[in-house]
Amino acid sequence: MSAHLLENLNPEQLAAVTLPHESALILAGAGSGKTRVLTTRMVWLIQGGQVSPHGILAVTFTNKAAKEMMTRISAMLPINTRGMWVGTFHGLANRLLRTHWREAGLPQSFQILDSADQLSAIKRLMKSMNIDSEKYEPKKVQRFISANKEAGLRARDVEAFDAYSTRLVEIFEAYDAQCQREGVADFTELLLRSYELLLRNEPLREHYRDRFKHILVDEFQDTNTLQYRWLKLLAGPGTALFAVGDDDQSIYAFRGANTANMAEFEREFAHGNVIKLEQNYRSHGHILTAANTLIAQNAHRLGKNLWTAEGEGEPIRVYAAYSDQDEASFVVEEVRALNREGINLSDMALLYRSNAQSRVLEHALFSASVPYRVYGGLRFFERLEIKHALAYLRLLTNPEDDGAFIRVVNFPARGIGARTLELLSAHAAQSGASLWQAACTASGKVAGFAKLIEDIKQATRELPLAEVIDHVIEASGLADFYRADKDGSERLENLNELVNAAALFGQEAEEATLDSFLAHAALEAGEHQAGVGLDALQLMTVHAAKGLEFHAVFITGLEESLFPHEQSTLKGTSANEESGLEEERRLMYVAITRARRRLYLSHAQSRMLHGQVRYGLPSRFLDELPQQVLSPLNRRSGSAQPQSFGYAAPAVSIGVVKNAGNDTGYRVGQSVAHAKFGSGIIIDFEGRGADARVQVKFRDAGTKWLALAYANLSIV
DNA sequence: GCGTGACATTTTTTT
DNA sequence: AATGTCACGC
Repeated sequence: MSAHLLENLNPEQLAAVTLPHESALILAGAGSGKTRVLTTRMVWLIQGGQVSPHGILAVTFTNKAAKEMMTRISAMLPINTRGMWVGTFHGLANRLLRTHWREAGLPQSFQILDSADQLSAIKRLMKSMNIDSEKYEPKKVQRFISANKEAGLRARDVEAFDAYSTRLVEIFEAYDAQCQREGVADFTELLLRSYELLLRNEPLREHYRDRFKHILVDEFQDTNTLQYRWLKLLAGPGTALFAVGDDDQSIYAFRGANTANMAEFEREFAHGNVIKLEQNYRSHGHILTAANTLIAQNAHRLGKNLWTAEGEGEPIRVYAAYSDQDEASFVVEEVRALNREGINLSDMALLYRSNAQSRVLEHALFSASVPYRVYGGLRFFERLEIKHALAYLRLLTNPEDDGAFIRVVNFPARGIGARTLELLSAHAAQSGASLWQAACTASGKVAGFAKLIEDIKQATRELPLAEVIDHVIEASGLADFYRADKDGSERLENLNELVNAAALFGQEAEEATLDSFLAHAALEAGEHQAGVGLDALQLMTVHAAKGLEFHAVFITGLEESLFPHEQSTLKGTSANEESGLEEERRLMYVAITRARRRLYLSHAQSRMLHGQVRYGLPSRFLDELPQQVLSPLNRRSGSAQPQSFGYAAPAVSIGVVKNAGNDTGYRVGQSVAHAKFGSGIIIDFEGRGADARVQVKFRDAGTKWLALAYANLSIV
C-alpha cells in the first residue's frame, strides 16, 4: 500500500479511515475533511485487499457529490472503478430496478417522472376522478403522496381520520395505479419500489447483502425515513455501514430529512463507535467562534465544537443598510474592493435565504458591470422545449406513457384540442387502453399523429442515440416551430444542446440506449450551464451553498421574517415552531461556515417584497452571535447619510415617507423601544397631535397599535 | 382550438 | 414585481 495515502491525516481522520470492519458514525463538522475521509477510506479498504471495488456501495445525495467522490478515487487508485456502486440514492435505486425490472413488476422501459411530471400526472388523474382542485390542491396532494412514500407508506398503510383524508388516500391509491398502468415511476417510487423488491425477494436481498461488505453514506443527516430503511435492508450481518454526517448541517427537514436517523443509527449500528472530526481546516478563528456560539443555542444536538489551528483572523463585518438597494450597493463596493486586492470573484459568494432576493443584488451587480453567476433556477432538462423533446422520446420507448402523450399530442399545434382529447381519453378508459392505443384506432387528426410517431419509430430504428434525437426534433415539427417563432432561437440552441448532450452520453456511458439516456436526463438535471470557467461572483441561496467554501462570503437579508423565514416558524404546533427555528439556525450555521477568511453580514431596514415596501427588524441571529467578534460597519465617511445602526430615515428610493405629525418626531420605518414590549419598528401611523397612534411591529411581542401620548416610546 | 387578459400566489431543493 | 394559471371570447 502506498504510504502517502495516510499522510497528513490528523489522528481522528486516521482513526476513521482505518476503522476495522465495523459500522461507525463519523460526526464530521463543517470543513473537517469529510469527503477526504470518505474517499481515503474506500481507497484504503481496496488497496489493503479487504474488499474488492465490487463489494463497495457508496451513497451520496447529489450527483455532484457522487462525481466528486469518483474523481478523487480515480486519482488515488489506478484501477477500473466501473464495478463500484457509487451514486445517489435515486441513481442506485434506478440501477437496481433496471436490472431486476421483472421482479419489481415494472416494464423494461419504465420512465422516470420528475416533480413537474408528477404534478401534471396528479392533475390529470384528479380531472379524471372529477375531484375539485380547489378543495384538493394538486400541490398539496403531491406533498401528501411524497411524504407518505418517503415514510415508506403505501396508500393502504395510511390511516384516514376524516372525509378529507379518506379522499386523499383514495387519490394516492389511484395515482399509484395510474403510474403502474403507464409504466412510470416518480423519484420516491424508485426508492420505495427497490426497497419493497429487496424486502420481498429474499434471494435477491441475500445476494446484495452478501456482495456489499462496506456501505458508505455521505451527508447522513439528510436521509429520510425510507432511505434509512433502504440502507438497513441492504446491510447484512457481514456489512459495515460507515455513515458520515453533521447534524448541525441538517437543513432539509422540510422535505422529509430525519435528523433522528443519526441518533438511531448510533444506537442500532454504531454502538458507540463514533468518531468526531472537530478540527476545521477552512475558516479563521473569529468565523468559527461565531458559528459555534450560534449553533450552541440549538437544544437538539449531538454535540460537537469546531476548532482551528489558524489564528483569529479578521472580525466579522456587519452592515446595517437603509434599504435592500443600499445593501446591494454596499455589497458591490466591497466586492470590487476585494477584487482589486486580488481576490478572484469566483472565490466570493453572495448568499441569501430565498431566491427572490437575488433580483435587487443582480441589478446592482449588472449596473456596476461586475460579472456574476446565479446558481439554481431553471435547469437544462427542465426547460420546456427539452421536456417536449424528451416526451417524444419517451413515447417512442414506452407508448403507455399517457403523460408524455398528452404533452406532445398537440405540440406543435396539430388542431387536436381539449374536446378531442376528452373523447379520446373516454374511449381509452372504456376499453382500459392507453391513450396511445386509443389513438392508433382513431381517425382524422389523431390518426395523423399516431402515424407521425409510427414513422419516427421506423426511421430511427437503426440510428445511434444522438441521431435519433436529432431526427425526432426535426420530424416532430419542434424545430420548425421554434424557427418560426421570433423568440425561439434560444430554444433552438437548447434543442441542439440536447443532441450534443446525447452524443456525449453516447461516448461516456456504458450502454447508450434511449432508456438509459432518458433516465440520465431525469436523474441528473445537472449543471449544464455554460460560462463555468469565467471569473464571476457566485450568487446562490444558503441551501445551494452547502458543501462549498469561499474566501469571502456575504450573507444578506438578515432580517426577522426573512432569515429566519417567517414560514418556517409560523405554522403548526409549538414543537414545529421550535424545530423550524432550529433548522433556520442550522441554515445560518451553514452559511457562516462557508467563509474561509472574510465574512460580511448585512440587513436592511426596508425591503421591497411582493411589490410592497416592508420594514424589517435585524435578525435575532445577529444578536445570538458573540458581539466581540463583530465589527459594525458604517457608511463610508464623507457620506451625507446618517451613520448609526437603526436610527435613520429610510432611503429616498423606497417611496413616500409618512410622518406621524410634524411634531412627534416619529415616522414609519423608525426603530423604537417600548418598556414592556421591547424593540420594534414603526410600520404605520394614524391621527395627529395628541391623538396620534402608531403601529409598531415588535421583535418578540407581535404587532400592536399604540397611542403615542401614553406609550412612551423611545427612539433607538 | 387558440390567444388574451384577469387573477392569484409567492421558502428553502434534490432526485 | 413577476410569474404562472385559468376562464373567456373570438
